[in-house]
Amino acid sequence: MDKRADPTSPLYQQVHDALRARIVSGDLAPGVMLPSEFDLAAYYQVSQGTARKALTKLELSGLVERHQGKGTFVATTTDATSLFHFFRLRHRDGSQAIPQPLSETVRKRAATAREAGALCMAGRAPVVEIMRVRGVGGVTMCVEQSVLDAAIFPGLKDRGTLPNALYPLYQRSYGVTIARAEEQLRAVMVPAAVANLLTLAADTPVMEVERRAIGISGGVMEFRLSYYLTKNLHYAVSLR
Amino acid sequence: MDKRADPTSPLYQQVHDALRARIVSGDLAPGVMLPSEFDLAAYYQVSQGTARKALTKLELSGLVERHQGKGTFVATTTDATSLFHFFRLRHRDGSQAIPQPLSETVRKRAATAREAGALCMAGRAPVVEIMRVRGVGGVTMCVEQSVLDAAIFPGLKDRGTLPNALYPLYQRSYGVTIARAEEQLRAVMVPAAVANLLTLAADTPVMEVERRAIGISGGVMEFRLSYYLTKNLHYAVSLR
DNA sequence: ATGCAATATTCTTATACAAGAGTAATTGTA
DNA sequence: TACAATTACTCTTGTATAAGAATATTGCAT
Repeated sequence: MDKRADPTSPLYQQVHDALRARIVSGDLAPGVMLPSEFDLAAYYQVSQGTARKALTKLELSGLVERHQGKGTFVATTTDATSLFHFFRLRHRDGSQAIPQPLSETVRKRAATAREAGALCMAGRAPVVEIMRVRGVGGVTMCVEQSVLDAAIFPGLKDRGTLPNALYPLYQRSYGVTIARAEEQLRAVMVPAAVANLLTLAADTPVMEVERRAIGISGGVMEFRLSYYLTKNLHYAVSLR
Repeated sequence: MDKRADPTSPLYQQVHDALRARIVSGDLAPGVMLPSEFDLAAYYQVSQGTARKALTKLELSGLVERHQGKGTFVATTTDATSLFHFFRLRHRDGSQAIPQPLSETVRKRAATAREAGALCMAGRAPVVEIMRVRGVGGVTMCVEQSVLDAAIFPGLKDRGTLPNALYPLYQRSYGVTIARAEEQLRAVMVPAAVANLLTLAADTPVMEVERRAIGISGGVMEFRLSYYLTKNLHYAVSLR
């Protein structure tokens, strides 16, 4: 295998692509330190500045973290960053609301047509479903159903209680790094099943959130359907 | 006035800050071409590469656009970018839904306490209120109430019919460039007044969106309250 | 244990050259 | 002479490299 592909593009782009491929493939695992700028330069036969420019681009896309005097490291999905990026629920005063899981059931079943489509799986292939009820200060606030390809997450249903933030678990235990997510929001009347779990009146409006979590290689790794009670909380969005 | 402030920070940062200040102040208006990298380098007594790094940082923050061979230009708020960035409504298939204004009323009145707080104005100071009903394909889909500080937007209420995208108008006619916006989303039962305008049943759930549009200097320039009917549309969010 | 020097890392700045875009001059042709 | 095509030039940003500064860690002597 060649060190660099596509000799027509700029050198820094070639180095960037090569490093990105190593990170996406798992060859460079989250948390490990990359070779220094000079080592990379020597290996790829470019100057330190060019290797540096490739690293800067990786940093901008969030794939690596750099610390002067220490080194460059493959970014890790920590609980803190995961909650900050993917948990958009806020209190009235704008502070972050972190609903704790109140109950949880994990089971394995066949995928529905919709789930199979979203996850790019064969129809009726096995999936793992994580159903959770979460609450803030003991008051139930949301129901959350996460669906995963069972082939990618083996043994997930026998792990016992799962952590509050799932994405760090995906990364540590299954090598799946979630890079970003796309959500679709709708205001709907609470479905009967959800109303039961949250003990709500049948005519309560709730926010339906359909999330597709996308890995660094670009595939949809998780399909999540959530219902939030936005009586005392709201969903915060930053546009820019 | 000095060319550069804070001599402790890196040179490129000083140049960046100086240029940013000129853009924020309106000295460099949207659309105008900046001096070339070499001219900036000569003026600020740095190398071309350093001036270039400052421009790169401005580009990353979206304040300028660069074109090889042509020059660097202060970013303009076009209808296209405005709609793309600040209009998150999508059809079922994911394509962008662009609701057209169906009716519009503009009036001047005293600010409510909440509006005055959001816009950092004195209580009961005059504001301009733009109330619109919008629809997709003739079907009413949302009600939108934008509130502005009348002192910053003089004569706005006598301009006749306003364009679909308001932010390019703010920029062109009032020198107010919207850099970003913060939104708060809630699922609520449709308020009576809104139900009337949209001809909805009283027990329809709708999405309430409270937006604060923030200018490049950091102040809240517009306070907007919208209600969306998310029966056939949804609000799309990208997390990363 | 503490302070200090050595070392390894990223960060900053500068310089040289390449490439894209527009413009004016030049040239060829009718 | 009029006009169009081409050429050459100049201005712009983009790419690559090198050298020194700033920062963090480590090991060693005290």
